[in-house]
Amino acid sequence: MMNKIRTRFAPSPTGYLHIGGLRTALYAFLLAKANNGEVVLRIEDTDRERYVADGVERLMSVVQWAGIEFDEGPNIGGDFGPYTQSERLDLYKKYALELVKNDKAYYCFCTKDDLEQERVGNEQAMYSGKCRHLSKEEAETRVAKGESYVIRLKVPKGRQVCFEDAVFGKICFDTNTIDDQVLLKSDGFATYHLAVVVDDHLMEVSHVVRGNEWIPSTGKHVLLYEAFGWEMPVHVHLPVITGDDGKKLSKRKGDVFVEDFRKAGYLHETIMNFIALLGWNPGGNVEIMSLSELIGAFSIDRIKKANAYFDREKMNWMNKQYLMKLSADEVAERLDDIEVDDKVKSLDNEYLRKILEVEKSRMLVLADVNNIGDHYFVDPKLDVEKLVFKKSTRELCQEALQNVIIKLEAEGDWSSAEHLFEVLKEVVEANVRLSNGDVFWPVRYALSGVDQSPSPNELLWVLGKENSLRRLKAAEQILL
RNA sequence: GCCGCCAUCGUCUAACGGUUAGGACACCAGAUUUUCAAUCUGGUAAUCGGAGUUCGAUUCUCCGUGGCGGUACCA
Repeated sequence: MMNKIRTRFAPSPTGYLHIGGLRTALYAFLLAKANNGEVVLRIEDTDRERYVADGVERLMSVVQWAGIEFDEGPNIGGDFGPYTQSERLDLYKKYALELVKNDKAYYCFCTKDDLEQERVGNEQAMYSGKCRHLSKEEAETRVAKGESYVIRLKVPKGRQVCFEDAVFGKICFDTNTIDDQVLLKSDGFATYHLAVVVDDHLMEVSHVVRGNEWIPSTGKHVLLYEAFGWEMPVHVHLPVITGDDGKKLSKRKGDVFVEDFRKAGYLHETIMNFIALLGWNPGGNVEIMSLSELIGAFSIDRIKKANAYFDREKMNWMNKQYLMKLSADEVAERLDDIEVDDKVKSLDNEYLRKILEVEKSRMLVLADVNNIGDHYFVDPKLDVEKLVFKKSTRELCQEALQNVIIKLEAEGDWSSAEHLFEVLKEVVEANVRLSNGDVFWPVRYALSGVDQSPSPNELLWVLGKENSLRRLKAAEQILL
């Protein structure tokens, strides 16, 4: 049998988590969990210039909100730590020196300025390899003297490096097109290339799941695995999620960071379900899938190769599906994820719960709670023209309202919108002159004062007997 | 420039040599109906172009085109 599957999510804490990053995390998680494996969280903070102080905390909280659980990582623990690369510097240095010793890598004393000079007139020029030919004695003397250096990989010339990608198949590169990669920077930090190879090996990662922008770098990584004499993990490169211009998701439109979606009121179920289906599908026609259903269905061979546009319209639809499935209480709880207006916050809990009950099927995102009509807060201003149903008359309208008021004053059961529907229906049936429209329309308008709103029986239920009757009587008044 | 990857409705995608090229979002029309939402029914809409291989190509090969990515002491 196969060894245990171990995947990892290895983000750089350089800011908020990108929606593409979350999908990478999701696939790594799904691949592991679909196979009884483990997922490791590893923080790749080797770029000190882009380091963001609370990046790690923010990242972990949003990933946790989304529902991904890691088996190992910083703050979680595990047998393969530390899980933060800045705490593994000695390790990288040790392995880099091992490569130097075995003639697989070399010290380079070229400064950034030197390299810039080399590139003058040819932006894409590769490193000249000047220091590659320095004698070991000279290099070591200069290191001993304290000269600043980096360690570069001695890329073998004139051959092919290949690997078998689990999604893209066999991919090869000519080593002549690969630069002598810097492995250890002059500040003592490893570059991504060294750190990722060392860590994935030491942490016994079986499957490297990452975006396909890493494919060109994988040739370098193959060379490193060879130089160390290590077995290479399976590589699973993922198609990229792009914006509607075909390029990266646009920050301007606010559709980049997971936090933004959360604040806009997209449910975590929606986000996970939606991004899972961007580049992968379960094969059938089922689209609404919970996290555990995704785990049950996930397989690498159904990951597709082409990049996917991020279609907000479809995500809106999906969010609505999930929103409608939630109870009013559940929707109320989810309101913690967004910024709720003071006006709404001031509402009584029971009252808000009722509003959510009737409004949730009309909401696209949680933030729509801030757009509920004024009629939930104050009695509406009514327009006589609108009060009368368009297929009705003023006289019938008046008659309908009178009948409704009499009926409702006597009604004791206001416990459900369904029952109140029956009550209104009885008013219609008790009077041959009245149609549904003659009754339902003016009641709804009298209660809401707007062209579009939930049904009259729903509004009655939400507003309650006292408020409803006051509004109905006010409507009756303006007809006189 | 060089290297690599990709290519089915507007979008997400199914079809792993033989289908009237299927589903979903969006859109349009109808039904329901007291408005909106929801729901139901129907409709418009796609294999980038050109060669080959094959009895037969969305599917395999090559060329072209287009898109994307890489080419850093960033990840």
